[in-house]
Amino acid sequence: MGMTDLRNTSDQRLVKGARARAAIARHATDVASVEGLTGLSLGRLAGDLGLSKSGVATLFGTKENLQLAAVQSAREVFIEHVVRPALTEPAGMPRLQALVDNWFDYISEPVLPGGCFRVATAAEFDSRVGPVHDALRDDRDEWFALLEKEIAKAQADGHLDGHDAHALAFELDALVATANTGARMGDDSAIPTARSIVDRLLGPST
Amino acid sequence: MGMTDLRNTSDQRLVKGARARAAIARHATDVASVEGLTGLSLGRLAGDLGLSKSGVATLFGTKENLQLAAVQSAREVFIEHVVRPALTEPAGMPRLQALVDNWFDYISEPVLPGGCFRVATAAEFDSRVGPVHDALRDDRDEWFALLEKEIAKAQADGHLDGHDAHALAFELDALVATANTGARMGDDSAIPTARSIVDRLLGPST
DNA sequence: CAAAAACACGAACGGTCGTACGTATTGTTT
DNA sequence: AAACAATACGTACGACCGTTCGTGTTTTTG
Repeated sequence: MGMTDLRNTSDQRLVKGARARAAIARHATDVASVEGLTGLSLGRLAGDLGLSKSGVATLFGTKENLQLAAVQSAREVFIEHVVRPALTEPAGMPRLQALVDNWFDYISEPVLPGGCFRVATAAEFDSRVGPVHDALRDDRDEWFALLEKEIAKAQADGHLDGHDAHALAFELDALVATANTGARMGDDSAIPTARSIVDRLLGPST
Repeated sequence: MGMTDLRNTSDQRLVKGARARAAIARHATDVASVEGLTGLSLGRLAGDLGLSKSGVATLFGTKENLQLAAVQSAREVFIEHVVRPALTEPAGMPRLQALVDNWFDYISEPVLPGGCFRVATAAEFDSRVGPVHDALRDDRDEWFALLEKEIAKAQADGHLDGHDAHALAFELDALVATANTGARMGDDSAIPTARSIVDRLLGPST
């Protein structure tokens, strides 16, 4: 008896708080997609979720930690809606096409009320220094690496002749990001325009 | 005698205040390019310029008016550095090329400490409603209209075959805007990459 | 079951915010 | 010179901010 040989009990010891943290961070992504990461406030989040301000403060310690948690939560939302569904497609051209399709869906019928979290927050923090800037930069790098990897695979299969993988990834990101902002600014042609350019880029190559 | 037939004396009666307003608004664009239009504060601006908070408040009345003044000031800065120097070139392809060149210079060695004001603030206010959103949308529309006009003229002169003017304007804006954010996020390849794509788009057509 | 850690809260702190008011001071017009 | 509007300031207000402290409560650990 007493065979309490569980090693990583630390994971279970935190489940309660971790769940609360995740719920708060998830709502923080919603708010930050509209108001920005700087627009986040502990009192606002606590009020929205029926918690006390000090309770939220205890869970995250500092506002910067809350912002970092929101960035991670937004990363998970993006993976869940854009990346993961595309992993059922074979690597290379089909998966790249699925990534782009899912991404357009993601900004057309926004999961977050403010549209694409990455687009909103990158512009907000691109001129600042500190952990939040760094986390957003890492997130951007990760996304570009994934795009480039699929492009390279597609090229190894004979697609996308004459394209530089890095440049094509940059161009795809630019078009979708600007479509996101344009659409939210009231330009109904932004998403269709970007869509058609992307189709031309990925479509009848050579 | 008494031939005081000046009509618009109201313009001169306000010159003093107008000059102060312009100076404050100009500094507000610097601050907002980094901290965002929401990050502006009357006290911060007053402190930077050696004025009193209430003095600044009297000049603009409300923070929203200050934000609107910053948007207009940023528009003038952009025109001064990107548009006006390009007007010496003949309309059409040469002027379009000059606009793009000046624009790349504008983000490469930023006039405003936070880079391109339009990129930063569009993402910040794209999901909000109100006069500031509308002013930024109008500014975007004006810029797109200018780009499309020059593209159409270039096409009338036989350049840029097979391109849709609206789509090409969108693509140019997307590439430069994303280059601006990417460069500020620490990606040294962002501007050269965008530059080469733009050169390919505008260069050896057909 | 007892000990310990994590959690959640109310209250309060100093600070900054936007705004409003009253009042000199400046600049311009009549 | 007198009248007046615009400008600039000090002060104050209420609201919200992030953070900290002390204290119960809950959950997990030993």
